[in-house]
Amino acid sequence: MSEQETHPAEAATYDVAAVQDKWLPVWDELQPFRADDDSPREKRYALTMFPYPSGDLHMGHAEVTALHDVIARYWWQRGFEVLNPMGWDSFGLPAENAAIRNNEHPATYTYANIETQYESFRRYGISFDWTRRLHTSDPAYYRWTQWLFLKFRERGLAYRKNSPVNWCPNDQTVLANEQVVDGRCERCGHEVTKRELTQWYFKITEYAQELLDCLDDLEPTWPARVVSAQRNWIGRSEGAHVDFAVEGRAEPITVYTTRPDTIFGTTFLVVAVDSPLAEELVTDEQRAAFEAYREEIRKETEIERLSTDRAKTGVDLGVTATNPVTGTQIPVWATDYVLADYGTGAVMGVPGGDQRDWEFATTMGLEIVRTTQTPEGFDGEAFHGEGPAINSPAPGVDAPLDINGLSVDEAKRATIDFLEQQRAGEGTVNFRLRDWLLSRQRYWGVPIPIIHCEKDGEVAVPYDQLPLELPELRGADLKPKGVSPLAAAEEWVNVACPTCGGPAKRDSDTMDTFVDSSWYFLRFCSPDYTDGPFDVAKANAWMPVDIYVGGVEHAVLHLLYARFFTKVLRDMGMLEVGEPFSAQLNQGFVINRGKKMSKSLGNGVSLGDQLAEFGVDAVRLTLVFAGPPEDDIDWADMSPAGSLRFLQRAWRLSGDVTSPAGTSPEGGDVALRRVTARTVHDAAELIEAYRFNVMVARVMELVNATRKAIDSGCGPADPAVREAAEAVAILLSLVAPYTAEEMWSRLGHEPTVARAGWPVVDPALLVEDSVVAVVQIQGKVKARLDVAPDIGDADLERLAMAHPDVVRAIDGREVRKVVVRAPKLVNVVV
RNA sequence: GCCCCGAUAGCCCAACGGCAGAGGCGAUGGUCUCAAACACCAUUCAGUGUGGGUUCGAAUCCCACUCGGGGCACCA
Repeated sequence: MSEQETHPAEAATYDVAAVQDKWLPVWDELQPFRADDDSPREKRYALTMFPYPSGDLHMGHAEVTALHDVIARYWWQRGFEVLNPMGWDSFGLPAENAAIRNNEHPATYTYANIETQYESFRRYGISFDWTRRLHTSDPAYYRWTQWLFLKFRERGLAYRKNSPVNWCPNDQTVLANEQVVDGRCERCGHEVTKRELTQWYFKITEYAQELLDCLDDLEPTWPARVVSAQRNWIGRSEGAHVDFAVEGRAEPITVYTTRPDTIFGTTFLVVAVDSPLAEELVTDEQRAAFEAYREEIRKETEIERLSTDRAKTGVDLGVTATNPVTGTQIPVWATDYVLADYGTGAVMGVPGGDQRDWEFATTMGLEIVRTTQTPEGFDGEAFHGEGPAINSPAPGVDAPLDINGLSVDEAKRATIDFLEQQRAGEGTVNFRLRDWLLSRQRYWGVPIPIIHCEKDGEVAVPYDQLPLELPELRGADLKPKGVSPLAAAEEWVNVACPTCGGPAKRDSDTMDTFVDSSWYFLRFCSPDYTDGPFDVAKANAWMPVDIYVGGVEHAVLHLLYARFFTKVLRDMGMLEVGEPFSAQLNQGFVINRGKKMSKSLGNGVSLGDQLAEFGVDAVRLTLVFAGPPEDDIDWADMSPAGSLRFLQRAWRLSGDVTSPAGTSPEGGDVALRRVTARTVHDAAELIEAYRFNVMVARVMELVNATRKAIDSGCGPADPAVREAAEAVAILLSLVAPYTAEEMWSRLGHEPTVARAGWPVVDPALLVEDSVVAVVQIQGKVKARLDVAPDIGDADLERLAMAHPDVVRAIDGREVRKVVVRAPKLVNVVV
């Protein structure tokens, strides 16, 4: 009964709430996860995507941080100095909309939610270094966002241009291409329209090639779907610019094509109807028809325009152009199936090689010439596959270039060579990626630090006047009116020009919030630094982020922008690395009953309720154990009650150990010691492969083995039992910190188990003294042998062939082959 | 249409090309209880989406297909 005397107050059931209340203040005191910049230990940077402060934390936050924390805590246990910071992406529309609704300032909503989320994170026990907390809406932070904007502008990487842009009529602001999904606003789902506006852009296209090339290096450590999404988004294509001369016009029409080899089949040119080129080319006779057509197209929404099965439409512009290879005159049309802002906004119409051109030619009654030999039995329309060139030129036609019979690749090269020789074109590379539109016509964001002066034009706000703070606006002042609320803040917007002192106006737009999150991981390295956005030495010491955990919804947006910022900062000499995130892990979604949680489906699961019912550890364990991190978790299939049951079983071990703390495991039960050693060893490998669910399963096994040893094996006093229980506590500290701490304490140790260090295993215990070899006949198992792990092939074969069950199975048949894989297997082929 | 990922027991998931089962959930039986819940103990169930191929041997490698998830898409 000595156990009961030792722990008189402890009943047989584990009191989750009491354990949580007991350890949280202790950890607050100890601050075990404060990252020391000057630590001699090897550094690791673990980052999880910082949240937007909308309400309290939900299941998604719980999942991503639980997964992330396994890695961060593992690194601490392995002896690294770990930077694991957290902050808030706290500018953005929801706060602004809430402020309009409640007639208050967006900061009220924002900072109230941040406090709520902070408190929840704290209780949730994630190993964040709270001393580095930051908010992108703090002037101390956005001062440097503005500083970076000005530096980018100095390098020609931030500029203003007038261009048709995506406009969300609901949010009353422009959107970046990345924020338009299937013609709808990514945020609110409203149909997006086009508007002609002068807006600020970041010149991300200047880095398109490098952003693409570096993906090769990231491929092994980044999720495949993110790499592929970025490749698709950047959309590199190789082709040629080809010039088509137009009579009476100095400049030719330059088209972009990926199939210069089909030039002999070019029977017309098509120009984007909404391009300045179309406007300029149209003849007076055709102008009325052209303008009517253009008006019709303008009324259409993006959704209608993007529909792929719509009929081809267009208007003849009335001009002809000269095919630079054949010299033939071909008509020039305007259409909406050519995009104004891709390539040159003009395309050579090759109906024989392109299905869209085929449809257009058929509709408009234009000529069709095939220039690639179609395969036997081909009954399609346009053909864009492999085949020898034909009609290039057509039989009997004399042309300065002849590519007949060449393969597509050869023909492309020959055509480009010819065009370059004739100065009528050149080989070129094109990208789908466009410059990043960063202006937003809303209030709750970083003010663009530019002053517009009639005399001096765009003038930067002087660096010593940063931060340029937002004026105090609230409630109805923030109502979207199509221009930024800042434009109406007279006292704020009217200002003296820094150059001439005359009357001028501030730029009244704010920055896309993705600008804020494009460099926050750098700020975390020195969050209180006041001489620049970050301390260069510290950033270089911590960067790159060793693991970045977050949602795959940011595959192209945030991750592409952050990569761009990192490359620019490297080129500015402020960073050594060119890629911010060396490895990445995307968690799946937490769903319920097969569907995404939503109010309308009524299938939401409240994180708060789950925590109240099962406790922090059981919820975290459930999320980590559910399956591979990147898979979706259907909460309906999960059993937090089962997780809690397991935690109790683990906890009970710590009360059963009777040997004193500090007992050497030497001489303890070898069988149990082997299980412990194997579990600790495998757990490390599993964590490094992000296979946390399997790691948890292995800890469960260890708990089961220890239980058996106590109840019906070596007994509670055996040193191996203590060794096993301590290993369980340390391994569990990555997933269930409260339970682990309580176990550690009951095992006679001081807090905190989180910094106890990874259990040391004796390598000798990892080597089994005997293994089971399987003997197969025709691949079917017929016998098992206990053999030494270092047995040779010859010895194993001899043992196997002598086994009575094997002799019986062979049954006197001729042995044709014996495959031996010592020490595991013998396969006899008869 | 193009590209990427996946499919193993009633369910969630394991399995260096070598015994299909580590772990959990559920179910069933038992112990405990006046009874139940909890807890504990035990038992149960698939031949790996389909069809081929490679191999002594395939859940695993290759090909085709089906289904599911995701990305890109009138990008010339």
